[in-house]
Amino acid sequence: MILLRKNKNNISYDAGGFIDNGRKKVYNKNNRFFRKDWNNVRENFFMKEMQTTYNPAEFEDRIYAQWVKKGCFTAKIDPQKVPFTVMMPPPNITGQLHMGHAMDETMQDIVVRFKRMQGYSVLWQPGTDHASLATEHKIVEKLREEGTTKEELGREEFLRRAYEWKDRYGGKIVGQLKKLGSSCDWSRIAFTMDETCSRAVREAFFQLYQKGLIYRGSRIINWCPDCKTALSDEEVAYSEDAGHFWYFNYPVEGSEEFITIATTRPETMLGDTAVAVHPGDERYAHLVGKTLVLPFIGRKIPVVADEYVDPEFGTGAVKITPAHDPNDFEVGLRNRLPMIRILNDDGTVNEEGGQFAGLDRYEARKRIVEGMKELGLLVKIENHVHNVGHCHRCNATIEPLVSKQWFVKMAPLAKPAIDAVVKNKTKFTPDRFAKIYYNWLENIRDWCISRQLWWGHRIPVWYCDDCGAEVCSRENVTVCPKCGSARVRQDEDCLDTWFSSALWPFSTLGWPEETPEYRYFYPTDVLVTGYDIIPFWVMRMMFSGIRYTGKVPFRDVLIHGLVRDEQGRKMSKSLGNGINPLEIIAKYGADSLRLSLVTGVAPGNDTRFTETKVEASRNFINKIWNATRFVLMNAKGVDIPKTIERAKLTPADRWIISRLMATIREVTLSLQKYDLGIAADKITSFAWDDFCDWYIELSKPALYGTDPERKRQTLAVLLFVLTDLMKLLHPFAPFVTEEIYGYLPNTEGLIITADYPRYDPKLAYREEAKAFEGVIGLIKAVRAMKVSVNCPPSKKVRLFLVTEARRLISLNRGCILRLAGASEIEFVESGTSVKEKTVSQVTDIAHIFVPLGELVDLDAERARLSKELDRITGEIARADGKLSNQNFIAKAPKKLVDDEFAKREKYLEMKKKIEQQLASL
RNA sequence: GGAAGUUUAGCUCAGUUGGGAGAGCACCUGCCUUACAAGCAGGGGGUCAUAGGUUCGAACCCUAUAACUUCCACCA
Repeated sequence: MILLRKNKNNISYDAGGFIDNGRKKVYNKNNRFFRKDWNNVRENFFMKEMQTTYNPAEFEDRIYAQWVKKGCFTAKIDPQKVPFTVMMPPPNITGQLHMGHAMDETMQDIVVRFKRMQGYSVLWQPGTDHASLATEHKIVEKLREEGTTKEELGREEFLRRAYEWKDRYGGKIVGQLKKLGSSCDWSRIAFTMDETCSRAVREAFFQLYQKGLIYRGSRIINWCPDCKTALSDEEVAYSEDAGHFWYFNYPVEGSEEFITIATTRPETMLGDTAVAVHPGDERYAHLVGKTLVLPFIGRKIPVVADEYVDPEFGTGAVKITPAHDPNDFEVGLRNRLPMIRILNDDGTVNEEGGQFAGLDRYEARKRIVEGMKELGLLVKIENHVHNVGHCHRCNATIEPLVSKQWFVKMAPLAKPAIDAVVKNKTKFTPDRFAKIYYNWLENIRDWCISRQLWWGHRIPVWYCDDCGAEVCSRENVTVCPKCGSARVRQDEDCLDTWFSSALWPFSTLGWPEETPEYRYFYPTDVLVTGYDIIPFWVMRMMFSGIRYTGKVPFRDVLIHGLVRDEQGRKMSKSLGNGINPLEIIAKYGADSLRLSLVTGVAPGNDTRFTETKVEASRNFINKIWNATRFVLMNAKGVDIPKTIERAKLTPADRWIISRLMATIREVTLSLQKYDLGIAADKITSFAWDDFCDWYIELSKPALYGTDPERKRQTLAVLLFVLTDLMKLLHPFAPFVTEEIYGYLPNTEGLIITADYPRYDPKLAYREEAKAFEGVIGLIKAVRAMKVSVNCPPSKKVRLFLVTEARRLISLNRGCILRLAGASEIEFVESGTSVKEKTVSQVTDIAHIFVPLGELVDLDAERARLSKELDRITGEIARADGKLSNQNFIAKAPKKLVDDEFAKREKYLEMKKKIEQQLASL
């Protein structure tokens, strides 16, 4: 015995195939449904029956393999079709995909599958990113564990290791993407360091260099002493750290006077080259131009006046360290101060630090404070919380320092990128993210692109050791073009990883070559990504795309939020709260995971991941699965018409088809607007509420009845609706819909390449559907009445109806009997009293009387009717309130006013009936 | 200091150009109704953060306030 399932109410055991949902049931060998043969495509899989519960593990991998084998994901240049291109944000090869990736990929796959079914020629370009710093950091860490360093290994061996790493993790990521069901074109998989991308990087660098938009210079940059590389502004994360404010006295030369400065980084005093005060500050006016003697070092530094100083803050006197602070750097330039760098690349004090040389920066800080105290120059120490920059890779505290690096001049690139969004050439969804994008680009500073790393695109600049020439070239340089010397060497540094990612939308298509792919698929249609990488990537693709190709790289940017944990915290390694998508897939299936990641999520908003949500999605899919089983079970041996005959449709048929059409229209519109959550919601409620809970039940009288033609027609409708439902659901739940599609009669090929359902106005049946809602209301009313008097659901009751809708009710007699749990329906004239004790209820189309004999508690019935009367009276009051307002009558749309009058009439009528009934009790 | 977001049922969240407040989960009642207990039927539960304003009409638009979140900048 195997424990199958445990829930609140029961525990089920596998009793050798005799068990079904806790009920003992003999397995019926005749109840088998056979999957049609997919033109011999599905080898090893003939004549398989549907299992009683949805079991994704049984088919997901097989179906994915079939898609790949049939080339369903392969992009084709087809002049007859409109291209639709999506560039997958290439995941870093640093590790595995997390829930955020799963959501990102799911959203892309939904859009891509939708468009593919709509007949576009789709390219979804997959790939991975070498993630220069992130990967190098990981490998360096690993080497440290092995007791070695990258320097010991040497550049060549290090790179070999890095490629090994890439193969390993890149492969893992591809596996994960496949498990998720991503329908990207694997034949085109790219890597940001492959040949094509590398050529694009060189071309881009070369072009900017030629135009003077790339330059090399000594500027203040963010230095990570741990990774030993420069970082861009975007790669620094600030956090409020508890620190101190140290007040130091600097002696004035040739006087007993001191000037008191405050600092949060005492060690930087070793590089001080001035003290600045505000020009208007009277306290210090007499000291401006005087000289101070820097303690420990003995350097003579001036007191300068500079507008930068805020006299209100601290002591109003600021120590100026031009080599280690961006603001001081500016002050230094203005006042022509020397720049003295006091830190080595690893964060230790260099030879400029005198007695502190060689010490780590924090040890130096400690010693300096002690030293100042001994010298009697320490005034006081205050607690101070301030923002400290950290390396977003290793979290080490960033040191701003002057260094010779390569920069991209941003102003000329940013302007067109802003304009493109202003002019709507690229649209953000939701549009509020455009503001964030503007905010970044408008305040952007030059982009530091050089990294002191080995893993990445090496800067395509060579230096001649003989003539000193600097040469930027697309091709490797072995001989100096200026002097012919062979003593040329390439710049040691690598490019920021985002320099190559920025080219992704066109480098993957072969740019700078005008390949057919580039011509056909570029510019791309939509970029799907999280708001957290707008500054890193979206904005850089924008200005790069515009610069190099003259076109915006994508028309739409669909921004989503972060996937958080159950408590709303960011999923992170350090918190250990991350959930591996693969584990969820193993437990619930990829479709369940995908659905749970998009339902109830609004564009751009963060979402919490809960397993309960996945479970709910899984339950929904199981529902669909069983609905299919129901249809197939009844379809067995029946020759189902390939098309539905409109003339033969019953009111219930028309109602469900009408609902289907409405759903098709709404879902299509929602998907076009990238409202994936709304689309999923519409599909779910149509499938569950309309199709399963109502139409399947409504179909049973016909299916179990004696009219074979009626049965055939009903099956045709069931199949028609189910097939379209599967198509609507396919982008969201690709695996199970493909699996089910394989079982459905009258379908061909694969659902992935099937046509997306179209709204057909001939099948809208608005009026008929509305009328049928009356029948549904009637059934619901009878059910509710039975419950309210504790009548067992299984007990069949007789219905006496006073109604003007006799024809409608007669047409649906079988359905009403079955669904309402009734034994007969009898029409009575208004005013005739039923001889037995009855309960009654008024609906839109009928006044219902149900004789329930001794079950009727007169007092309870009176109470119930009174309550109902109150409700109706309230409704009338509401309508009266509106209708007595002349402004409403005059200004509201006519339809609304008419509707309100009609409602009032209806409620007045209902009220009359209830009052009569109350009086008769 | 600047910007963006959030505030709706016990919980997590939807709410599509302003026109009678929704879902999932949880809860209550009753059901083994031959597709499905991963289910079915019925039900309870909300001053839509607060205060103003615009409007015939506001969860939705405007203004202010409060709380929370995030991003950017930053005074050494």
